[in-house]
Amino acid sequence: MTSKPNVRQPSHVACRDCSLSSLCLPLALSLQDIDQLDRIIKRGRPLKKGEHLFLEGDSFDSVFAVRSGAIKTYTATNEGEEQITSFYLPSEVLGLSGIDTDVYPVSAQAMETTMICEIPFEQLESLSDQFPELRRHLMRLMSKKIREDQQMMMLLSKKNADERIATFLINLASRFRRRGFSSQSFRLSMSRNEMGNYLGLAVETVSRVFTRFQKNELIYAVGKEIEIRDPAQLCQLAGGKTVDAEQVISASQ
Amino acid sequence: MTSKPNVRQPSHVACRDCSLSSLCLPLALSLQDIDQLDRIIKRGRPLKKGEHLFLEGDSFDSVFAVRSGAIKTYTATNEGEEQITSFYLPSEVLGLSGIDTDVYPVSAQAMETTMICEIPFEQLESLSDQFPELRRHLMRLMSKKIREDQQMMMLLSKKNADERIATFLINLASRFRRRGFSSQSFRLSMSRNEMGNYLGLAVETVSRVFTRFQKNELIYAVGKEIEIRDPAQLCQLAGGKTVDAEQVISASQ
DNA sequence: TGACGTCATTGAGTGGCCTCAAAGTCGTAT
DNA sequence: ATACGACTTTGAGGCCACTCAATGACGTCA
Repeated sequence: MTSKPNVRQPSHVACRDCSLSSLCLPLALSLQDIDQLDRIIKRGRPLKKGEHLFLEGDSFDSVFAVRSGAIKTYTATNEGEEQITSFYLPSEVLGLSGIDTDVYPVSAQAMETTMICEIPFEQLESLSDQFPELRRHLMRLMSKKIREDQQMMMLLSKKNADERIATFLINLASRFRRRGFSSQSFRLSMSRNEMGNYLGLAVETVSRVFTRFQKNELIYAVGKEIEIRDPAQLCQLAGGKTVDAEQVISASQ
Repeated sequence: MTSKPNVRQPSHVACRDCSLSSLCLPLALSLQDIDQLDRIIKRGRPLKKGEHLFLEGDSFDSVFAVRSGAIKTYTATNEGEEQITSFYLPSEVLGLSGIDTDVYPVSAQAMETTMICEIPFEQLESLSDQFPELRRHLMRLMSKKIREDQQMMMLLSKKNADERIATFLINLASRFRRRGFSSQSFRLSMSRNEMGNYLGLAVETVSRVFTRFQKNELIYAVGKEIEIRDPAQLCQLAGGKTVDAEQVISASQ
């Protein structure tokens, strides 16, 4: 229960020195080309919890990579409540859904102290004129996002509360693991409320499922600290089919 | 009730002569450049109802544009039932979500007799090396798909049965309208079952909502023929915020 | 250290949608 | 025309997750 995925990092780290470069945009570039990407990246001061990176309707200028911390994106429902559409962890890229409308279709807010690399889109486009591999990578990123959203649609239309939460936890575990952190125990950066909002469940339901999972020794949870006790069964609940599952199970053996 | 959006068309029409070119991929190209796109497009025989364009897991080679008819994409749930992920109408492009895995993540099946333009992706990529505008258009297409999927997630996690169906009908109406057909009355290419599957509802619920809508004179429905009687109220039910709504309302005045 | 606000948990009761079942309608092929 | 299967509609009953309400735990700041 002591993993600290979100340790502070020095405020300005060049891509070539960034521990996330193999997961982030630079992975599409050779070592010498990375510096060109590096030159267009803006690295601002850290965002405090609750601060916005951009608001729904802001003009689309940049895409962003999370360096540390966590970001949620959300949009307003018709009744004015927020509907969370995604969570972004370090190395993950957000903002690409604004490309075709010239405004961001969602708001992006820091869930904890968060460091961000901003990549002005116009310059990113020029750069991808030079580097076909970068442009392919961008397309792959978007394609991946589409697949993930469709998995989410499946979750929302077919899975019950237990399955939703299991799927969510396995997915998080897999993403932590990919970045070299423990997939067994980690810290949730979102509240139960945010989790429920994202998963289409009431807070109370999330809480009840957590309690039940704990009773059945699937997980051990204290506040936002989570330990996955029985990854295999959790994966089975989640629906097995997801790629995440195998990785998380195999990591536990 | 006599609109026929899906009239037969001659089997081989060049992009420059295709009535859909202003909505489809060619919109990104100048008149003289269209022919280059045209040259790489494969136009096969029409697909009969039920025939597959590709299967989940098939190697990703091409993207496809619907010329007439309608396609659904679906994936298998863990229990082996089908989960429909999208419907595609003429001029709409499918297959782009396969880019980053090299296999299609869903199956694509004709819901009625359907004509398709196949665009081999490798050649499309070379072409987009030449034409930045084409490549931007592809990115915009994917970006749009992401936004649409997120609207769908919102529908699935926040809307009740009435709102889901209203949203669905308004969205269809808007898509028909965009292609120059009536947004007031059209023919559904999917069954109640498929609609329910897509919207996360049981068939019986879909049927009951249709009956209720008809009783309240929001729509008039006989089998798959739909007439929208009260677009304004339907839009309000759908949630107003969607861009579709305004267009459909204004079309009715 | 205490008080406050926020977040999480637990319980009771309700309702919307699902499931199961049966009858009705449509389309198609013989 | 008739018969068959597939699709749609309608009804009855049940369950899962929601809402409402209250208590409990946590973290933060004076």
